[in-house]
Amino acid sequence: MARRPGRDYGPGPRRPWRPPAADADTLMESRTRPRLPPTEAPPSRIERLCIERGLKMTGQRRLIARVLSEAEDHPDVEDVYRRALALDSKVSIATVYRTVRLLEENGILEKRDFGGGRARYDLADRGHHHHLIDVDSGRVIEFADKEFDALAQRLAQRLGFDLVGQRLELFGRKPTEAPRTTPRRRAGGDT
Amino acid sequence: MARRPGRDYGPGPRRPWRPPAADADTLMESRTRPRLPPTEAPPSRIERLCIERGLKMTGQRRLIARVLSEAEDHPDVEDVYRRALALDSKVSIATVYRTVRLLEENGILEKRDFGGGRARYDLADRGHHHHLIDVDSGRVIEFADKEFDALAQRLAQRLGFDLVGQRLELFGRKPTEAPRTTPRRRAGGDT
DNA sequence: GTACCTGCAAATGTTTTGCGAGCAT
DNA sequence: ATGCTCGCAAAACATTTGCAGGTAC
Repeated sequence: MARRPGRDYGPGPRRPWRPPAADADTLMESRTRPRLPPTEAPPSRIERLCIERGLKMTGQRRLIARVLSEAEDHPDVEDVYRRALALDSKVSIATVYRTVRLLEENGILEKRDFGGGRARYDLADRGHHHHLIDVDSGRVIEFADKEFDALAQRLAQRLGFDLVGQRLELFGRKPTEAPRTTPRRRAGGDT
Repeated sequence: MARRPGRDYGPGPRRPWRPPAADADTLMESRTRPRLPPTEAPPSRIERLCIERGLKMTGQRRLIARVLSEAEDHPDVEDVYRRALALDSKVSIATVYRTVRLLEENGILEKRDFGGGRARYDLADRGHHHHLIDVDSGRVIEFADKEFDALAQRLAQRLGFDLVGQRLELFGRKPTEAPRTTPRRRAGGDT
């Protein structure tokens, strides 16, 4: 990695620009919507949950809550940050981190780790589900399966434990598709 | 570090998830080896694998290979580093990182992520298995299950994918025992 | 008014890397 | 020989935090 001697611990450039395919999800939330001043928009789903829990609602939190409520994928903090910026005012990434953590601590978000070093977030009330990650595109597909849940229960039992949580991720590849294109890193094409 | 949306840097993205290698062999190596001086000790299991693959064997690599071969848990880099230091000479943690990555790239180790921010490593030829984590003690129990493997296969198929990898982790708690809130986090109580 | 928020920059913790020196093949 | 390795320190990054000024309630 390039490294300039004499360069002090400067402003850390963050992540490289995402490949174009990342826009698949940007699309869904950039849909035309009247640009209302933040205060006039109807409360997002997450905002309602926050109020229920007595969290102080500031402009930034409302904004982040909106972005997360509208996301249908599993955005990382950077994604949330970018979408928030695009949507409206200026937020600091530190605030995004803080808010996302707050929401997680309040059971509103769930933190996921699909590898790749960044945490990704998911609305908690979407219900119990698992993920299949397309290793070629990075796309994430959600699914649920009763049979698996029962099996997990049984497995834990067999080992002498009560099941209190589980994590199942499948990694797959589309069979007939051209297999050889550049294996895309964990880019954004997530659903 | 402050972040600015304006700039980007080169090769940021890490390697995409690498499907875990499956293997048949399941015999767990027991640590019943005589403690000989490092240079005279018989080649560890990992060392043999390295030689097979034509990797250059240095003193440090032999040492790290030995530590990993003898480990029956899922050590993180720090653990490997400490054990290597205790066992013999001075290694740099950078070398541990480099070696562990080399071994992973050569299919000898598998990288695991049980949360907690540190990667943990596991001999690849221990065979295909999953983990149950005792949430009270942090202990990790390995298990394998044919029925699950078949189910995973079927689930992927149903979603239109070929299964190339999977990750299953169960989190459990001992039922009858007093649910004592033992300090869990990385205390080393790992199996 | 007061306790909590925010933005900024600096700090953290983990992992990677440039560099010159050293070692395996 | 010579190309791969090593140790060291610094870089790279994702994430957290201290602080001073603002804001929700």
